[in-house]
Amino acid sequence: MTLRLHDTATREVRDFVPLEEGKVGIYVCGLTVQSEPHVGHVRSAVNFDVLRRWLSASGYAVHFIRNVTDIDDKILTKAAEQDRPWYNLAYAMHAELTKALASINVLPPTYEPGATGTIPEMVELIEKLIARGHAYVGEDGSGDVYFDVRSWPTYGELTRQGIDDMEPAGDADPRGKRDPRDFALWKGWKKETEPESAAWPSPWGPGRPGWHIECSAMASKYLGPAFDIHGGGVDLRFPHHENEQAQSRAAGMPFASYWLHNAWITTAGEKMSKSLGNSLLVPEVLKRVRGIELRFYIVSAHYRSHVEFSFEALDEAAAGFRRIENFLERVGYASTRPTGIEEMTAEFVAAMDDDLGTPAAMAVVYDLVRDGNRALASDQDARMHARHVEAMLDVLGLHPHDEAWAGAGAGDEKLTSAVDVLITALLEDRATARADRDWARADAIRDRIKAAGIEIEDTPSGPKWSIDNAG
RNA sequence: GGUGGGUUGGCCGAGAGGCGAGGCAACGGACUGCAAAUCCGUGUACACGGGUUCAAAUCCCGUACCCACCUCCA
Repeated sequence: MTLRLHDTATREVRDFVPLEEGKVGIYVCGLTVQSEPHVGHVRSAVNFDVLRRWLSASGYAVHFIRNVTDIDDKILTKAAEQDRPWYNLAYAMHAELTKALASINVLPPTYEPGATGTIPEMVELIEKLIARGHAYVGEDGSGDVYFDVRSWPTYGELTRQGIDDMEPAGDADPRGKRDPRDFALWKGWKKETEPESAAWPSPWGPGRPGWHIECSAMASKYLGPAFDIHGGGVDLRFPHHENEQAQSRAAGMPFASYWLHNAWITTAGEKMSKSLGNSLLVPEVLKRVRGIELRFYIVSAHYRSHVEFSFEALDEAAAGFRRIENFLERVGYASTRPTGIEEMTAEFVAAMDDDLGTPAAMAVVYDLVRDGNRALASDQDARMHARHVEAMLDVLGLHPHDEAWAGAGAGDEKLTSAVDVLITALLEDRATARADRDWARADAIRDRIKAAGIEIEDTPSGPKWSIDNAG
């Protein structure tokens, strides 16, 4: 069984064949660091993190590049509104992003280049495009450089659109463009409105890069002129990815072999209002559920399916995930964490190989949990079930004992051991009451503990307590 | 106008010609002092109208509604 992936360029699921055996190069468009990341932003990161982990588990050496756009119109506008330097805003938001991704166990990429660190490569690429007759300097003296879409016969091929069918941008600044669909490779510095710190020297005068050129430059710098997979959100297909491909190929690079796009996550059928928008910021959501539960919610849906975000669905997912955790708690975790495809069931591997079928893969996990629980109920050994479950959760970035979750939420060890002492004392009182068959007193103790947000579970080996996450 | 996607049980969410993915919730049962956890059981779901087929949620034609992108966007 080989991995099959849905390629946007061909609109079909096809066998994944790497350019070089045993190795995979992936480039994912990260975020423009202009505001705090919300749930929608991190979905993309989680989806591609799963891809990356699955490729690693399948035996590939993965080179994973995810960029950040740290200079653009929006950053300049927002920074000006907040009366702070643009680079300070970008830097601070980049830190927020890193924190948010770490809180849901997204592995750091091999490298995370920023646009501002790749400007010489972009200038070089633009010069090549001008030399080849695919780009021109704006004739209005603005210092802008544009890509000439009419000069590239296959422009529009990624999204199957003809140039003449495209709606000309109504609000685009036409400064010196030959065709309204031409896009900026380089934006000349606007002295009156833009800070000098946002301009870099170039053969066309001071300025800053256009949005699309950065990814072409960064991808080829770190992955080479041809690489395996390019990913991003659906909204990036056009214009961003179309433009990236056009300019890269026009400069003589084959560029990406496969294009993967994750679907949107929206909020309860409404436009994101300010209050709802704020409540969807990652730290806000993590006040309600744990990071591992948020990640589970994202992973449970297929990456190409549109998800309608709701707190109800999030709570349901969290409740479902706790069932899996409970099973592992009951069996007891393996002393060393089981990893590797050989520890997973064939059904799980087949589901993942089929365009990362995480919903089907989760169904396999649930089936194993039920079988394991059943074995436990009849005093049979369920450790093998648990091994499979652990390995499968691990590759999805959902292993409860992953270091990534340590220190998050209720994980403070000193606090936990302090609570343990107190609860244990109360449980001893309850045990005494139960031995005396004083049910009223026993239940009163349990109710008091429950009121503090702690769930008591009587097991053959005595009562166990856990934080009631559903509360 | 162009391009792409969607509509599945109370809810979430897979599947893509033939045996009801899975989860959450609900109800009944087992276990329990009572619970919790767990297990067992309970559902005649595929927007609408036609068609193809021995067989359609799945393919074809049409209709309705929804969403995304068309130079700010994960």
